[in-house]
Amino acid sequence: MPRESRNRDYELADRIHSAAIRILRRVRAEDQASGLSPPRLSALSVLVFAGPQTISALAQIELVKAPTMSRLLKDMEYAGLISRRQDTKDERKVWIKATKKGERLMWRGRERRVRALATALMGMSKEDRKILRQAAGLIETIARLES
Amino acid sequence: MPRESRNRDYELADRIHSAAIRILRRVRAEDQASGLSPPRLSALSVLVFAGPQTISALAQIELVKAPTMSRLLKDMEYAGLISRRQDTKDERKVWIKATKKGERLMWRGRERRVRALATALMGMSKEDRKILRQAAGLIETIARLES
DNA sequence: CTATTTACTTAGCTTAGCTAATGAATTATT
DNA sequence: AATAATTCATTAGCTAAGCTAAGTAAATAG
Repeated sequence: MPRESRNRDYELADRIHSAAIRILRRVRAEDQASGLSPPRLSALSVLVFAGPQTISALAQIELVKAPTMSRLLKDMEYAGLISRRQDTKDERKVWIKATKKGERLMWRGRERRVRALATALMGMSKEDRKILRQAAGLIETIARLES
Repeated sequence: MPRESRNRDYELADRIHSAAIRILRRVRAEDQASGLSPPRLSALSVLVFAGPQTISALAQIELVKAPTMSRLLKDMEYAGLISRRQDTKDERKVWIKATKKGERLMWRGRERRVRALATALMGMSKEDRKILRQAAGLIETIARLES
């Protein structure tokens, strides 16, 4: 790949990186109210949409280490958002499931969390939204790639 | 706005939110080495590209509160990345400037930090990159909107 | 049957966000 | 001119979320 294009890729990567930082800072303001931080919302969403997961599987999906997920789930269990059940065959494994309360909170938090973004989106043209939709899809792909 | 479109906006906002979470988790892995965390890199970039700033101005640009920026800068000063100078007219104000070392580290960190992303981008089509470039621009706009 | 691997947890550290409160300087009001 | 209000930066103290290293218990391999 020619040097020029490579530089443009670094610049683009940097802009995407900055955009990600800004979005999360923007959304954080909405967080205080709901008691559902971005990592919690994200984990809950996986549990709701993809069904129960073991802890290490969930950690992998969420791109964090097992101890990080373990503690997150401990707090979420205490808050009544998730429940755990040991695997009957392999007693090391623990299956995590969103509770009804967790599911409800996920839906509400989801909306509250992204309201500011959604409001901004409403002022956008159809074309711009299409671009963002496509970009989100591309990023979902990128984020999953191996190091 | 019709109910349907509103729902799609929430869904899009949610996907953008998730994408942002994933990008930062992805990039975090590269951080250990360089000693420049995302907030530090981001602040340094502003100082390099937009020139010296007062602390509160920088906090505003970075979408964090003043004490958060204050501490960040204290650490960065200790690390020799920035220097401070009081305003001669208004002695409450402190102007922050990137040092040579800070500037150098910014460039290196910038590259190291986004290398994983940039590598992923290299595998993408011209069209996909265009979409991401446009999306980054749109997000820069969104993130700056008032609450 | 022992050794290794796997799943999860605990302990302890770091960074980065926040609010509340304080000190010092400036600006506004009377 | 004196006082009140505001602004800029910091300190103190809290929380959340990331990490590594080390430990326990269960399962698997040799």
